[in-house]
Amino acid sequence: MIAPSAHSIPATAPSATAKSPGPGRPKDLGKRTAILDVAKRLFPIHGFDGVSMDHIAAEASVSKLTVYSHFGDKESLFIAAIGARCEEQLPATLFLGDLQGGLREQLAAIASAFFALAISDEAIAMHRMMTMPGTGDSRARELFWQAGPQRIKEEFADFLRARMALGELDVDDAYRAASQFFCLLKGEPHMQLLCGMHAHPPAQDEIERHLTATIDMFLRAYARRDDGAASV
Amino acid sequence: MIAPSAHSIPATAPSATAKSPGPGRPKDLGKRTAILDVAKRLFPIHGFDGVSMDHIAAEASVSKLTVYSHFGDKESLFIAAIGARCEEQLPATLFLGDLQGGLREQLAAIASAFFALAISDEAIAMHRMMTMPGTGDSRARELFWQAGPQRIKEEFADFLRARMALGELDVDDAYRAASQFFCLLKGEPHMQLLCGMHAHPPAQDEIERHLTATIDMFLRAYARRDDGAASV
DNA sequence: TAATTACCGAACCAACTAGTCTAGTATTCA
DNA sequence: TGAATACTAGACTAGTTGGTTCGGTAATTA
Repeated sequence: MIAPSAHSIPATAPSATAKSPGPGRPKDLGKRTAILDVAKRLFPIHGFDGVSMDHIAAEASVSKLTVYSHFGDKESLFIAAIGARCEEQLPATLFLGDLQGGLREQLAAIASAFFALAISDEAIAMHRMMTMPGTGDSRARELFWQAGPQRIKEEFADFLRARMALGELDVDDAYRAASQFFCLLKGEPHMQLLCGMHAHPPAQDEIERHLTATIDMFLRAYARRDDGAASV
Repeated sequence: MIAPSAHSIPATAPSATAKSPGPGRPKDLGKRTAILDVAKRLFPIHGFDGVSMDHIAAEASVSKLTVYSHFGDKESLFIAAIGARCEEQLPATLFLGDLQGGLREQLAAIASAFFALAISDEAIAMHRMMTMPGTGDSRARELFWQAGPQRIKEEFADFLRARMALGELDVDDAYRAASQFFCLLKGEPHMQLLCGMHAHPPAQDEIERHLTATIDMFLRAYARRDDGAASV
């Protein structure tokens, strides 16, 4: 709604002439996307207070008044940037493919994909900004929550239900189990990155151990036990 | 080192005359603690950039120059405030008592105590500040991490090892299991509070369900299975 | 052509920031 | 008493912020 799918518009189109809205010169949509791109890039890194409108204008090679002309005030620009970023970041996480393959292998694939996303610089920056108080109102937060964690959990809960129907899992509340899974998955490494404990992401073998341990615990708790396998 | 255990000093002592350090008028330690108290209260809420030295001085009913006289510059005051706050917040979390009582009951008691601490306003504020980038150097962060999460996990890992020795648990890596336990425990409610999704803490019965579900999962994964009980 | 609107650079505003300095006053030790 | 220090209020520097306003120019439609 807010972000007009900016990426489908050639960024430097001089004047696309939206739809002849009136007599005057039309707004240059290329400039609008340029501004939004800068905002999407800078806000997650430096936070709401860490980015000035002058800086955005300069970075977008645009007059400050143009920024205000397109986006009213700073808060509106912030909301628009967050919304756009959420929308374009999330599609990368549609990791649920078919139900082929063993349960453990598929869990491992999902875990690996999600963890890589969760510890990416972008996600860490986004998380930091979302948990920061005082950045405007709560619209951006709810937007993020709905488009982000909420959506992923529900998709994964659907996956769990499908596996339950196959008799592979023994879960009471699929949504809660999904929540637990992702919570375990982020775990201590995510928290440490969030706190900036070490600038570089953890070593690859530590990541492997973490993912394996997570899936182990999840399956120990929820894998159907009658099968005898459990494959601990 | 930084925080001179401010609480052992009567807060409003007009002039305790530290130890006759010289000819001149001694520093008023009451003012120092007043400043530090304000800093401890405001920094976690508003962050490093969100609190001005003028504001601290005014709130402490003290001249700004006095603030600079006691704490050099803003960053030093920040570090001192964080250090003091960590020290006074942590002792409240020494929840590990004896090994009497059933495993499940003791886990429930620990879970309840930790969760209450984790969702307290202070802890949320502290967490927010720790994950905020650009707040001076990383000394405050490491201070917090060592005195906080690290310490709790190691104490709980010791508890798990004791229970393993009693044959009640089947855990490979006690520290990792401890990390998983607290991670599950914070879970979605903590994350939602962190994001400011709802101003008020979740309802009591939802908390109960969350705690129960967490312990259920933990025990399903790690309780010794041979007992037949498992008490799902 | 004329009206209308979008842009630009730059000045401008009021408010805030960290930190310094100047007075003058109060408190302490020698 | 005299020297030294702590404290006060307030001015000050030098800078940044979000946001507005002012001329002048460019693009578009009627």
